Formats: sequence, structure tokens, C-alpha cells
Amino acid sequence: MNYWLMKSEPSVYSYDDLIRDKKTIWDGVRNYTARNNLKAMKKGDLAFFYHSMEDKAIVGVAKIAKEFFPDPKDENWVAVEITSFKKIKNPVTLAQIKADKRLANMALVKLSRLSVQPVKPEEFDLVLALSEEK
DNA sequence: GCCAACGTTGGC
DNA sequence: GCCAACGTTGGC
Repeated sequence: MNYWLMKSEPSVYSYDDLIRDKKTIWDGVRNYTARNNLKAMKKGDLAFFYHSMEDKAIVGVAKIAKEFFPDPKDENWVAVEITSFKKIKNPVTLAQIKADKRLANMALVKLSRLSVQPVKPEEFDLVLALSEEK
């Protein structure tokens, strides 16, 4: 199983929106690196849901429900379908991640503009552990 | 094929 | 609002 991180501006589409909708099509990705990551996703993979801009925090976990298919809006690109999986207890902020040496190599820090990025299993576990802390 | 100009993302 | 980082475009 692989782990991912997908970014969204909460004012556009938030994790609470995903909870309300149960599932959503993740389309509109127009970056080759991000597209390659979408294509590498397998059904059942888990992805952190990151709120950019206002929150700058990981707020939930989504599950890949459907592997890549052509983006309904532009078939040169691809989309996946995700479902809400788990809302994180305490959001893990970008500042927290940057402050933790063990997470300093996360793509979120290194490749700050990439909207769909891979997460290492140990990073995934660490972030979840951070979210359990007060 | 190089690279300058330009556009976009997203943190600060 | 600014600007750094980075991706894309287009002239040569």
C-alpha cells in the first residue's frame, strides 16, 4: 500500500466537504508530476488531505476509491475518486512538520508547490502520531 | 535545445 | 500583498 498527500484550498473544497459528499472526483490536476502520482495510486491507498493557504495543515485521511481514469473536463489529464476515511483528531500543521527533524524531507516541505505527492510509510505514521498528541 | 519571460502556487 | 520557487511557453 502506498501513501499520498493531496492539497486543497479549504475555501474551494475542504475535508468537511468530502465528509459531506462521502466521495469526490479528484480532477483538475494540470501538472505532470502530480499526474504521474495520480496514475500510481492504487485502490485502497490512503492520502493525507492537506488544507493549503488558510489552514496549512493536514486535516484528514482520504482513501483512493477508484484508480485513475480520464479527467472528465480534459481527457489529456487524469482524475481519481476518493472517499473520506478518517478525520484527524488534531490537525498537523505545516509549522509542526517543519519543526520535526524526522519530517524535514517530506515532499510537503521540499516540493511545496506539488499538489499530489507521495508520503513515505514512516512519515505517514509519524504524522498520525503527531495528530494524536495534544 | 537553450533560456528569458511569464504565469501560478502557496508560504510568509 | 509580496515574492520565492518552479513549471510552461515561445523566440531564436
